[in-house]
Amino acid sequence: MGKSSVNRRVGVKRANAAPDTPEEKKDARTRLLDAALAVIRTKGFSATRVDELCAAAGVAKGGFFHHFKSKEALGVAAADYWNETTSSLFESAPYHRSSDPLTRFLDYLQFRRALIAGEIPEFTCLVGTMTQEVYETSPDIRDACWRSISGHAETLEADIKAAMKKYNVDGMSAKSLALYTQATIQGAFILAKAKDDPKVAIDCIDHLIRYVELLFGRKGGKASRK
Amino acid sequence: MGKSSVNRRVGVKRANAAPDTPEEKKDARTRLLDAALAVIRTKGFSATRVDELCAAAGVAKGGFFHHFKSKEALGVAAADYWNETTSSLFESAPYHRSSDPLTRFLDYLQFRRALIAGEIPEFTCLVGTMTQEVYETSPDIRDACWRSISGHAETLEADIKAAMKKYNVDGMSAKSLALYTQATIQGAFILAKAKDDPKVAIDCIDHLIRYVELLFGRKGGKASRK
DNA sequence: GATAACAGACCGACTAGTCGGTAAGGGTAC
DNA sequence: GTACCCTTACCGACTAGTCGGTCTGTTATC
Repeated sequence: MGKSSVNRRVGVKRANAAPDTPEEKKDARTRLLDAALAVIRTKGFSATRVDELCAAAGVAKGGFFHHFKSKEALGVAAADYWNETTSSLFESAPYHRSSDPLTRFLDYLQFRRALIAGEIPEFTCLVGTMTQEVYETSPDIRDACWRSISGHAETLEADIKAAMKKYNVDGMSAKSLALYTQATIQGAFILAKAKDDPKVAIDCIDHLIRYVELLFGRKGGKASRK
Repeated sequence: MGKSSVNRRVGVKRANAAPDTPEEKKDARTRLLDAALAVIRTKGFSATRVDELCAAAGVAKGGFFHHFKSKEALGVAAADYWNETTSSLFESAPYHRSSDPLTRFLDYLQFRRALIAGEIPEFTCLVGTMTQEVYETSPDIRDACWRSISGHAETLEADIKAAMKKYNVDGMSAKSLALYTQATIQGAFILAKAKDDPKVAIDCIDHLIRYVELLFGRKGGKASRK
């Protein structure tokens, strides 16, 4: 099945010469990376086959190894690509609007909560998944994953620091709280995967939100969140 | 290397006839499961090779498939075995001593905190790692992982429920808080792996402890934990 | 005509799983 | 008590198929 009809797009417009063409067809490298995000998030890095990515991207084996010198190099590139993709998503998200830093931070958490929808591979985290598999076997991928996680956490630090100052909260660092939010979100994804139910992840985000509210005294001492 | 000297334990005592013999040499199945815990925690399920487990356990290929009908079946058995192992660890742990349920719960969290020591594969969670890889490809393993996680969370529910009653905390379920602790711990492991530093995981547990303290009003409103 | 961007046949190492065999107990009939 | 047999545990060579990676084209663009 599907052997002769796969690559009948012979006259594909050289996309890189005119990247502004609004055609849906991106270049092979990008298509491979898009495929990598989808497949790796679904079945992990080790179980992802190069041939599978080629098929999904409509690229032949030679094309893959033209752009990536090895599967591991693709892993690094995928983590970086994920970093770019998510960065622009969060940059353009609406949670930066409020003038109050704590509200911005809480709105971020609400935004993360709202992202948990649809199928599990669609909202879970690529770099969290890859980290678990390769942290001992591929330092390059591991470091790329950490860059993505810690880099994202750093985008929260300014607001957290400002909120801590404004509401007189101390006893911890803004960086540590930012990382804690990421840990909790990653853990929430694991539970959702294990239970096969996104709801349990949402419950976790609600606890996280409650923690921040209690920490900054926005809600009364003895929780009462609905 | 190591081909002729592997199985020179010819006169191995029939272990199942007299399981009380204090010999260090367990039966092949147990040795395979022990090997599975170590190897899978280090490099994940997909990247773990059957031959590798056989070598680590000092068992031949045939022995492996005598005890497990497939690699996937081993995955299920490993999750169950992990469940048994950790259950007895936590049952015999000292955090059940206090007469106050909240103290017992907080002592549990301190116990989890104290477990984070040594090399990363030694304190991270098997079922959390496996879940990420196989949640879509192997429902059997995924379910076994969920049994382990949720089963462990359930051991906390009674104390949490009692503490909620005693300290008049509501607005959430004991079950959901128990699961939240597990999510956070799992997420803490991911950060530790990504950063290659257990310290970041300990910081996360400290936040979790602070959350519980705030929730139950054990510490003043505006955190001040050192 | 040089180069980048692929195509796709091919290779060799690897890998899950098979299969026929061996040996050690345990039951039991005598 | 021993001869017989069945079951369970385990061995290890073998296989059929898989997978990352290579190599030799081919085509379009500058």
